[in-house]
Amino acid sequence: MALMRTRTIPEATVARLPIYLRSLLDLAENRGAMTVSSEQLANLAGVNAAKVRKDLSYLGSYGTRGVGYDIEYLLYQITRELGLTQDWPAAIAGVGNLGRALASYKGFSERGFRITALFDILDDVVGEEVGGLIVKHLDDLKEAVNEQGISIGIIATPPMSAQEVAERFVDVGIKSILNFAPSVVNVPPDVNVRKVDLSIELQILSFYQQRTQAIATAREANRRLNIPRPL
Amino acid sequence: MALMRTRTIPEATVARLPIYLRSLLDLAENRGAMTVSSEQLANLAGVNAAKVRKDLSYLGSYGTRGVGYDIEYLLYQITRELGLTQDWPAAIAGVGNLGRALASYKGFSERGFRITALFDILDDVVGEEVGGLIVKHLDDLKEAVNEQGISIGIIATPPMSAQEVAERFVDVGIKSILNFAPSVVNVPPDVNVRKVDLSIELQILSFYQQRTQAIATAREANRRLNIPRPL
DNA sequence: CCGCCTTTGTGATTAGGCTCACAAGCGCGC
DNA sequence: GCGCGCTTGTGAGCCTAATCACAAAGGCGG
Repeated sequence: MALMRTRTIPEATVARLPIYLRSLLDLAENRGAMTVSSEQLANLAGVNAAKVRKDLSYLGSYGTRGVGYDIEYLLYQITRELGLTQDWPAAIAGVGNLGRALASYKGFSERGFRITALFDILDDVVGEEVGGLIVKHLDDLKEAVNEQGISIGIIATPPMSAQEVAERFVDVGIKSILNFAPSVVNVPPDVNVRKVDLSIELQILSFYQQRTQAIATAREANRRLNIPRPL
Repeated sequence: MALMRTRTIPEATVARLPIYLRSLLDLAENRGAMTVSSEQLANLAGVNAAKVRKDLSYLGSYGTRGVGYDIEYLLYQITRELGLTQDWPAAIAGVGNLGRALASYKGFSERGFRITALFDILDDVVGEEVGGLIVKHLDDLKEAVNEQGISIGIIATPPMSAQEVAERFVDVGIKSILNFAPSVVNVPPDVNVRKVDLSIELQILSFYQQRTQAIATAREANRRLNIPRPL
């Protein structure tokens, strides 16, 4: 460790830091623990201990051998590394079912993300109040972004509109986009898009489920044919 | 290719098949195309062409050199591979903001996933009608699962209840779980859990955004100190 | 203050995916 | 029926991430 000046945290590690953060918060708030071993943290986060240690080592090695990690300090380190010491106002475009749910989703505010503006283009939605905010027309995006310092754009529109919304976000200088629409959006390389596709997850589940069912069916067929199952 | 009897499709490929599926449907329905090259499909799916070809080769090589892939046939193959030729009735546990949005989310039904039952434990929610379904008490899970052949369980509860709901799902024989609660759930190894954590995605965006801002700030600081920027 | 027990930090190894590059194959026009 | 241009299928190499295994380090009891 010592001079871990290679300030490149692997992507896979970055994706796990929020899970550690959540586990640590749980430990600190609900169980009043002071320290945690990589083994414990691994159990809570659903990964293995070696991975936890390696991941944390990228932050610079804050553990004590024979004891574990100081929870408070670790919380501080991860929070800082993830950039959660400052807040990132976010805007949602598309106030349909999903947009509304996201606007009222408590998980965001609990984790320091404030939704500060909602946008749509339909006349019967613009002006409506949702989750304490008045829905604005997408044409007023730039103004709101400048006023509120919005840095994250959330796309919750139908797939057809996703690309256009993404371009509008990019135009007003937003560099981080979370896309819930089931479509691919193209953006310049300096813009970061993450996507959450609800039905893709179900399709992946379907694949694995179908696979295990197919195996069961094959076994059954073998059994009926009186072919002894290989080991 | 030929004897691609190794019926092991890499996980990464499985995760992309739904994206190809979506792109192909778009091509077939909206543009009436008959064939597609790996290059085109790659553009639509936001990946590179070699990856498309390698992925499709795991299905057994259905392309024609010099021409491309027959869209109809490819659709059939992917649909079958993903197990989407049969339908997978799904149940949602937890009818809060998120559960309601998911229950009315059209993306599911459009892709062949029917939500056939909603469950909660709160008296003021049980009995309510949401998205055309009457919310049942979680105690009636087994009955509904047996009657409707439910094979996928969706957790949309607060994090505290997620583990308990997961166990109930497992008890009634559900092998595929989609977890929207921000918490890790432990299940037996033959049960497949996928998780969607909305705020983790934002936290990951925050990491990369903070990183680029930090770089910008450092540049700015250097500029002010009149230190010439390297390169 | 010494030795034992626990737990970290990390080099080495293995596995999995991605990308490249190109030969092989196919259709089409002449 | 032949050659040319296009596109696939895939081996090879590379890179990232996961896992393993163990020496190093700290704390604590006696």
